[in-house]
Amino acid sequence: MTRARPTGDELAEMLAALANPLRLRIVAQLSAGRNYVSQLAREIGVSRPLLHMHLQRLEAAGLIVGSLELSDDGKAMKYYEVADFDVRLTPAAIAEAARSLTPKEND
Amino acid sequence: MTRARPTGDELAEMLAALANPLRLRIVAQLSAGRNYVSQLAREIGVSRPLLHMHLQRLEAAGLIVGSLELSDDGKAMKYYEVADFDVRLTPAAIAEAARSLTPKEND
DNA sequence: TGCACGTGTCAGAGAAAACTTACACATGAA
DNA sequence: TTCATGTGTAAGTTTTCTCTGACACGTGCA
Repeated sequence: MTRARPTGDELAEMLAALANPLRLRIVAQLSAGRNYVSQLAREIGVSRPLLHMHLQRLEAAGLIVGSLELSDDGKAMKYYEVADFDVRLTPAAIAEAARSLTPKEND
Repeated sequence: MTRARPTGDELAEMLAALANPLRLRIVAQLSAGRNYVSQLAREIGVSRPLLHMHLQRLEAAGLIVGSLELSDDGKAMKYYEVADFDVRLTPAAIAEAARSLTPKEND
């Protein structure tokens, strides 16, 4: 990441991914260091399936990155870490990004 | 506006307000110049009640500002313009903002 | 009086998001 | 074998968001 001018659709997806208190907390927690799903769920105080859903949303937006690793005792651990994104939100930046929005989103 | 460090809740509201293609378009359109509701609805191609709803969401987040004015021919016109916000979205900024999030949002 | 233009709001449908509960599988250790 | 740990996912509920289609009010002008 570390992209100055995301596409309109990309920006919309990033904003949608961050527009949730729990997901903000997740990004905050991960920016303190990488972590695996179950442990992260315990630290934040959320059920694992719920966390799993939010992690997917954040990863789809490119805000975090996950990797499956094998621990010493043979367990498959899914580690997540933050991507180093940097987006500036100003009226001008939004006007610029809006030009590359998929028209109408439906038809 | 033009605030470097919004509260966690403020940031969440701003992000939620911008996390919608139509609202991005509205901000983009308004950053080209102030406008009144009916005209804006025509330019963007949206029904007036729908636009009204989105404008309220944007104004509640502090991203746009509305003012009721009387036109020359006596009509009450509601003009909107963009606030000059400037928010930087990075993992560190989110970690910082997340500390001031209302805990749990519910109980 | 009636039309055209502006404002606002309410009720309900439809769709999407958030969340819970329950299930599946795998491994190492007791 | 059973338990504790890790993974994922599917079904169903509740809540929130989005959008439409009325309806209300106001003014100036033909």
